[in-house]
Amino acid sequence: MYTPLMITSDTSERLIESTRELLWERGYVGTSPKAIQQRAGAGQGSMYHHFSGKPDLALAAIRRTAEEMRGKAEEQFGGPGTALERITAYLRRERDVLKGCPVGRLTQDPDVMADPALRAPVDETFVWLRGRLAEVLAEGVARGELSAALDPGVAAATVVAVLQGGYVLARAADSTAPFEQAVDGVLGLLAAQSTAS
Amino acid sequence: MYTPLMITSDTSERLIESTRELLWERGYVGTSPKAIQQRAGAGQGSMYHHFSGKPDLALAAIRRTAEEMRGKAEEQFGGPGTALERITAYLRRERDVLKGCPVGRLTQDPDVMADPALRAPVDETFVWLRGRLAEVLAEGVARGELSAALDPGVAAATVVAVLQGGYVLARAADSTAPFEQAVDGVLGLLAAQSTAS
DNA sequence: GTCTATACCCGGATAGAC
DNA sequence: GTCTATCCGGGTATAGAC
Repeated sequence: MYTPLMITSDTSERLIESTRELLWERGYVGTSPKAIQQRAGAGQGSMYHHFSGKPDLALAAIRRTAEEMRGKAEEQFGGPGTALERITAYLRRERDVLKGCPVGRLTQDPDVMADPALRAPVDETFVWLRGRLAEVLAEGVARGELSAALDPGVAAATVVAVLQGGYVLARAADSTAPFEQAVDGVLGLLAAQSTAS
Repeated sequence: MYTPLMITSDTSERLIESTRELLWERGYVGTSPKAIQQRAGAGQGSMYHHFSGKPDLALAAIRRTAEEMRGKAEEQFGGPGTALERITAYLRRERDVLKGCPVGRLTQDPDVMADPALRAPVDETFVWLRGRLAEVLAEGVARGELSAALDPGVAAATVVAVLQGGYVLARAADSTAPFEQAVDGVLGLLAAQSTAS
């Protein structure tokens, strides 16, 4: 049986999970310690016993969310299929499109971006994501699946941007349709780079 | 000489401009009436004389920002050149990339999205933008500049998403580089749809 | 580890004088 | 139109009992 390396108390655990949810729904500025405590079913003293304050708790929450996001992405990147198939699987996998990206939304939070500790996991997540996608695309080129004219690093940035921007369009429209269109569009453009013909 | 149709007092004007700046920098939740007043050099009473409260002021600010955004985009869309040239001009025009999109960032503000009045201008802006870009792309197809295989509506969503997502990547990295990569990538993919060869 | 009490400032707004 | 006074609740935290 699997035993987690980091043992945290149940209360600490619930506090982190509540914070993750609230950061996703309302952002850092819009999330109060009181709201976190209430959702976690924990008292004031309990929270300040386990964490030094709001930034400390947010750090734990953001780190876990970032790690989860990388793990889920790797499920598609490391899966079977051609480069284009794996990228398609990634972009089309089930998502809470209308809730947006729990990491991407933090870039709009001035207090998160102003704190190097909170900012770091956000930065690292997107650096990793672009790099990993670039690897997948480079594999596709190396295997002759994709045109050698394709710059993997540049195309990777485009794919990630479509995803993040797709969330923005979906939230603005209160509909998943523009997200799906944006994804369809970039996949169509990439398919035109396919040498499979 | 040009005379604006809507005459507003100097104080009202400064309040709206301060609100526009703060909404851009800190979002709706992160912007307090007091901060608006201080930046505008106006007192409490003055603000509540001209506006009924924070939502009313935010509505004026958001409407103006949305209108400005459409106007600036139309400068490139309605300009000279092929469809691809106009889209390139739009995506590469000078921008405060690290500040992000003043309209797009509002989609992350739960209190804005929850208020139909505040939400409407945000929604309309992106509907307009996607529609206008689709027109430009459709012209390109009709003129034989672009492949008939290109779906203008779908590609338009992709282009807008790249822009919005590019802002996210730039803010995460604290660098304009990923924004520029994402833009280069989508322009390269669109160029491959060009029939100019 | 968790609870309650307390503190202090800020957010958002109203009231009424000038 | 603008100013000051005032209000009430919430945000964020500390202190100390249990």
